[in-house]
Amino acid sequence: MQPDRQQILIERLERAGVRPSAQRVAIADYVLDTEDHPTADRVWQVVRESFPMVSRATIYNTLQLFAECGLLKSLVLAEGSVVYDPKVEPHHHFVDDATGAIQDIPWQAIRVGKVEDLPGIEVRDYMVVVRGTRSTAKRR
Amino acid sequence: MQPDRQQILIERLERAGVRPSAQRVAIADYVLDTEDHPTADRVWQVVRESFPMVSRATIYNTLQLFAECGLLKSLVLAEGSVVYDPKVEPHHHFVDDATGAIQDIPWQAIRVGKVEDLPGIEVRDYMVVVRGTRSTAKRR
DNA sequence: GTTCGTGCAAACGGTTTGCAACAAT
DNA sequence: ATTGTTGCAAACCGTTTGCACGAAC
Repeated sequence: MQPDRQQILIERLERAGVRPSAQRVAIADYVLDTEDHPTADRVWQVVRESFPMVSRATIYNTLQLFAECGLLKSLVLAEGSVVYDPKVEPHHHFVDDATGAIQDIPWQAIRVGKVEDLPGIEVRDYMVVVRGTRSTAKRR
Repeated sequence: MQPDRQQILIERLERAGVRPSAQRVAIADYVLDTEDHPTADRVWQVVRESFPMVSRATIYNTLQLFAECGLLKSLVLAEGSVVYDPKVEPHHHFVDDATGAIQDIPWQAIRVGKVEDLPGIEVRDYMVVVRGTRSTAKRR
């Protein structure tokens, strides 16, 4: 990791109120800048390449911490595991039935109406979850 | 359970291609006619009241079977457990942040546009997932 | 008598927790 | 000194699986 990138990550963590330990910076280096929607275990695998000493517990603690601080959102889109998404602005998700891969869908790509009007509900957040397969035909 | 209700359930299972064992009928009695969105364990608790002998394995097997036959849909809306929904037509869901309770939102209550137009995606299914709290104010 | 369904208990996999060592302030 | 962070291992919990018994055709 270049020193300037490291510095940027450290500042980002500090701005979020997180003390920038070496482990946290290493985790941030991967997870705050990916479109993979990784599971905790995937984060562990990747971070271990550059930081072989991290324990699973630290990964779990850190991801939870990042989520609480708004650096990440945790998503439950499939059975058996939570995935993390560094894109914290509202957006939708596509889940590939065949592979389980998760892909962001831009907020503007789907018009959703009337959600705020639901009676008896104080809406905090909403998203469209689309399931299907990548079409072999008109792949761009 | 009244005999006529039992007969209706048996026919419903047979129509779906499921052999109507006593256990399956007891499970169907609860899970095909609830708005609870129960977990497997909740189903076990409820079914045991009328059928104390059922094993957890049978519950899991049966719920999976029902889902495969289209009698149920399985949903993953929160971490750590799958819930089952006998309403198999398209609809949306609201998840209460405070209690975890899940509530159906009618399909027509939210207009969703353009989902079928997503490039490179063969859409099988989609839903809006709304998260928030039940508003104390205008509860009807 | 072969297939299907059930119950039990053990296994499994993702996640959490308790605790002791250590680092930062 | 106090507080926060890490690593390890064990615990936890929802779910799955292997297997033997029993029921249904």
